[in-house]
Amino acid sequence: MKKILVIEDDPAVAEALKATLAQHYFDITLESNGEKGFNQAKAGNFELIILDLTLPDIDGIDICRSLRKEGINSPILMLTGRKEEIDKVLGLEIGADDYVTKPFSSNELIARIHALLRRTVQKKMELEEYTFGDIHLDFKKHEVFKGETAVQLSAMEFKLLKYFAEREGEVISRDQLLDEVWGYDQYPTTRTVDNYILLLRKKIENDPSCPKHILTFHKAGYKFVK
Amino acid sequence: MKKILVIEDDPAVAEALKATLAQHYFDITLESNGEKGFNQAKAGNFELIILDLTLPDIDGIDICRSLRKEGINSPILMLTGRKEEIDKVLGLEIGADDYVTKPFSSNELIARIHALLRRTVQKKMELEEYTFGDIHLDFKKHEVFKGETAVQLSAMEFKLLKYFAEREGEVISRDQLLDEVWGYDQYPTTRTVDNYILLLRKKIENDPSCPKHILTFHKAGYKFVK
DNA sequence: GATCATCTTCAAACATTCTAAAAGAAACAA
DNA sequence: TTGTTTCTTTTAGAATGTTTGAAGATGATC
Repeated sequence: MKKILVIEDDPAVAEALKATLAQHYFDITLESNGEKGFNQAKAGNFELIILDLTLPDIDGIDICRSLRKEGINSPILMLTGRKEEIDKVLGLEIGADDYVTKPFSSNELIARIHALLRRTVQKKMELEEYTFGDIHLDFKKHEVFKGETAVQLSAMEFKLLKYFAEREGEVISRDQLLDEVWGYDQYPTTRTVDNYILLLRKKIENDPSCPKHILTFHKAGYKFVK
Repeated sequence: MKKILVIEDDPAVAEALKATLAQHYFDITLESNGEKGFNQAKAGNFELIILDLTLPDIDGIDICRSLRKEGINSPILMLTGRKEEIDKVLGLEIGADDYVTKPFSSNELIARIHALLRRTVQKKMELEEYTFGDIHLDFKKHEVFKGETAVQLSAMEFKLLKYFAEREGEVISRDQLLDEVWGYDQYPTTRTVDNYILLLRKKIENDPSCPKHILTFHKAGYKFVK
């Protein structure tokens, strides 16, 4: 269970956050003021910190900055009250990783939390290159080679292939692909996924009708193997 | 078939919703007032609740809050009449997961429903690997090995074996298997379970006619042992 | 030995996935 | 703006794979 620290002074919002997060199986610690929150963040080993921008004692921005100075690099999600405040959070070098503007739906919040957790997990092993069979991927240059010849992939195709490459051997469901490759605010159908698989196979497999790398698992999803 | 509860007083909207949802193979229950709706939501085990903000008797917001207090954590999609109302719905304090503003296209509605369902499915933590006898299961990779050789299991076989593995030593009745592995609203003949037991035994037992792992308990069910 | 429960087999019914083609969006240039 | 191109999504029929339920055989229990 992932540990999340919530620093929020408004009791109503705090309770709602707690309920929503608990519902999604997170382990939540709640602090109602900046000082306590800051100390908790330093002491406890949290995988994510949710930080209100406006707190009674210390400014959320200052807490954020200080935490980074202390070497705490857990992802920080900022809660901002007004849209005008976003600029402060973004533009400046505060060290926050993402923000949500109140009011927000819990769907959005949860999606962003998952996205942040995902991002920071794979930060360590962010690939630059990847080779399998006679295919070579260069993630930085956005280039794909099959043997000596360059293969043109659209942005989506590339993203999808990268996602697979990072999860070699795992069976990945269409729903998971829609959520994580397309994103929580995009709503294509699962058939769309099939079609991209088709495109990738045509471009990458020697015999697209008998794929060796992108395998179908009936009723489960797809698996990428080297 | 996913069970959805719709709480909506306007008959025209309600019927339209029912038609749209039915078209997309959802199992719909309709309630036209807040009280009935609330009770249904508590009693029935719905995978999603669509809730109109403005109802004749109780406010949709109150219903939403009360449901969360009761520990009902099915995702809730709010229907709001005016854009100004959105702020009330969001802010999270209420516990709604997403909202749609009337009038809405059926495409958008369906898309949001799917997104909500998608996200709330993959919540529970699950076993990743399991070994017994000369069998090794990898749930992430959907792989089964008997000694050195890979065994092919269909999605259903896999699900069933996983269910057994998670309940090692327990005698599990056919009814329980039908309920939990096959799902609440599917009622295949009890022979179906037998069939799957048979398939699994063939694939994982050394001598399928004299099983060592999946044992029959006459008139009671089956027990899985390591 | 009679009765009921489970095992086994198999083909029809059903569901999912594949594929190609067309419609819809978005990006770009004239 | 308008037209052109490229990318993305939807649609629908064909192909493929899985699940189901019937029916007879086998085994367990009283």
